[in-house]
Amino acid sequence: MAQKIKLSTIADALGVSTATVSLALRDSPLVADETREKIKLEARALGYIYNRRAASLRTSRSGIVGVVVHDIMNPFYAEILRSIEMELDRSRQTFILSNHYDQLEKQRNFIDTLLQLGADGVIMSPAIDTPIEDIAQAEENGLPIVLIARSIPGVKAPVFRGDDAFGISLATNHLISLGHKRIAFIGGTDQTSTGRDRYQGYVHAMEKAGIEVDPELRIPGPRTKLGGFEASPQFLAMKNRPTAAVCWNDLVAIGLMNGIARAGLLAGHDISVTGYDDLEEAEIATPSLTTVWNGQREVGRKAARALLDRLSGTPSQMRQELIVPELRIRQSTTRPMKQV
Amino acid sequence: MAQKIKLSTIADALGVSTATVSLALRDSPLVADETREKIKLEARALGYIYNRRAASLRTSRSGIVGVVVHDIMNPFYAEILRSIEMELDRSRQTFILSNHYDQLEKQRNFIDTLLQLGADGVIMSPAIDTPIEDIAQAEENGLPIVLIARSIPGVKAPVFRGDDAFGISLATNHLISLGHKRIAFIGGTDQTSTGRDRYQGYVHAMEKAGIEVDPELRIPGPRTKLGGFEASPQFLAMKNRPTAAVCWNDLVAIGLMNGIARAGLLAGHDISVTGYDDLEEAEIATPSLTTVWNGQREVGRKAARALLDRLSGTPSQMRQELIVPELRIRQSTTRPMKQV
DNA sequence: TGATTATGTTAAATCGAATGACAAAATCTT
DNA sequence: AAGATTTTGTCATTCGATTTAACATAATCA
Repeated sequence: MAQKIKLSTIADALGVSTATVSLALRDSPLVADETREKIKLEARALGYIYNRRAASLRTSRSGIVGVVVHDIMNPFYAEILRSIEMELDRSRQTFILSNHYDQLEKQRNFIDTLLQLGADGVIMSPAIDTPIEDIAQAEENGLPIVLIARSIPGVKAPVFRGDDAFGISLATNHLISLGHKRIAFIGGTDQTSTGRDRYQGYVHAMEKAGIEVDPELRIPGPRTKLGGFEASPQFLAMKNRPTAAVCWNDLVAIGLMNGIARAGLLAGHDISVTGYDDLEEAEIATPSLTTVWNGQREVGRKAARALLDRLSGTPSQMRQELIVPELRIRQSTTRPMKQV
Repeated sequence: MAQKIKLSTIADALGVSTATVSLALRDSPLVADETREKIKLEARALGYIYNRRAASLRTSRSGIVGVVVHDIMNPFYAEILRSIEMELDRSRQTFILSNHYDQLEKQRNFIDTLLQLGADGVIMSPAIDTPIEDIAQAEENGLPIVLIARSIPGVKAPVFRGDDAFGISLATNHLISLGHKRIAFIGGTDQTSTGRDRYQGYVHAMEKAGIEVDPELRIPGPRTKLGGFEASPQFLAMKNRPTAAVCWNDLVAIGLMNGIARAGLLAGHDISVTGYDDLEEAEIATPSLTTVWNGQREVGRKAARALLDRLSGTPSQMRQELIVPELRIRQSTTRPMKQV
């Protein structure tokens, strides 16, 4: 490996000072055009590599942004990540990614790493039971936080997410208006704000329509395809089997539909199914999935913007924002079969 | 925000030197046990945060590893990433992730960023047409590289990937042994080593069985569900329609099966379909997908190990490694229908 | 001509931790 | 008890870039 090229290497080669080189490379108006050009040329010729660690030690800006989500393998988060990436790219920030798999321990480790690296900020979807102090403490140590997808009661950080209660009520009402009365709620947990909101949305919609909510109709579980798939036997075996299912998300819905198909029944005909998120896959699924668009792109984009604004000192007025979900009706929902 | 706590803050508080504090916190045997304990306690009490930038400026080890793949939203890469993550976690390295979407430009930018940050190494699945010089140059600048999934002809860096030609021949032979003769090859491109290997594997298997290879049976395309889905009309409209399809990967296969279902036909009955990768989803799909296990987990794990070994100076003998794929027979492949 | 302003450049002081070279104190030899 | 050895701890410098006050020099003005 060639010896390290640094500012002083360039400075010596040209007989100027490192100060001039530093200023020139960063396009400071303090340097004469001619000098600047000469320096830039020489830098390129020598194969100079800017040392961010050294710079950030001095400036205390690292150009690093952390992103933490539950699981990047989940397409819902993956879509959010992509839009965050696009936004950050534009501003020359690098991002460091981590999953927390809902383990507080992992999340704390990651935040600690970010602090050590002097990260400029974090975008995170907090793990279950994240205490509000964790957020406050990070902020105190100079790490601004923006939350996505999930909120924490009483938190002061900006939050960007979909209006889950409203979104689920859209799906539930749609099924009710088709004539369904026995509607199951499949997948998910009560431990996140998202979870509580979604179940509440379902309960409210049912109650408003004068339909009694039967707690047995709720099958909690993992928010994955496998989760939906594995819930299907229990679902199909219910006494007085439901004619429809509101699923936690598209993954669960697709898993459930696959399970239904395995049993020789047809989703969208024998049983109506709704998803949530409107992943790219919802349209391709067979039958195509009725679902609720949840604005993942928006969430990612806005969260990234909010953070960048904050970093650049622009006081962002966007503190909290609920993205308004929209129903996407496709083939997985139809009127209930005659009998029953 | 409280004022910064640094080594000297602790040192002053206890009346020792920063050198002692530095050594104590890193468990150096040069410090007396009693002193060490006192220092650690004080550090915790003050809420000291280790400044990695400062340290790495001095030590030129950053604890950062870069990971570049085509697209983290692709479950194939996501599974690799997860195993890399597990491995790196263990060694307290932080990883920075980036997609290159097969754009050389993006890839170069990312490598540049890693150099600036003083990353310790990179694990990458190179973008299409990555010149061998790009790899060499990074290495010259002190950035060790380990390749995964794709290789580059003549490259000197370690490479970990599946034996694609062999894997596809497993799938193809399986279909041939079931009695299929007209077998299409759906999805993918010729521009990667993976692409060439996979198509070659198919061609060889066909030729070996004495079946003529009809170039029309190849439908290249995106390696996604949507790609498979959108290839289905063309596939179904072929004159003398094939009775089976070897798909580039599971995503394409599942997309194709969905397309087939839309047309009122049944994969695994009317048309046999094979995938590649054996994603978690392959088992859940309806019909469950016959596919080829490609050792994603292995690839990620071994690549991470190889890099870590290299970083720690352990001379790793693992330079190149082809993981041997295995056929997983499920319900999407059956004997061809009588007629035709 | 001397005073004032504009324009370029630089010396020197950081940022926070790591470390090789030393020094002082404590313990051991013989 | 003098010298050798070990234990424990400190000093001073280094890593590479940023930044600001200070300093030349040239240009403009009265």
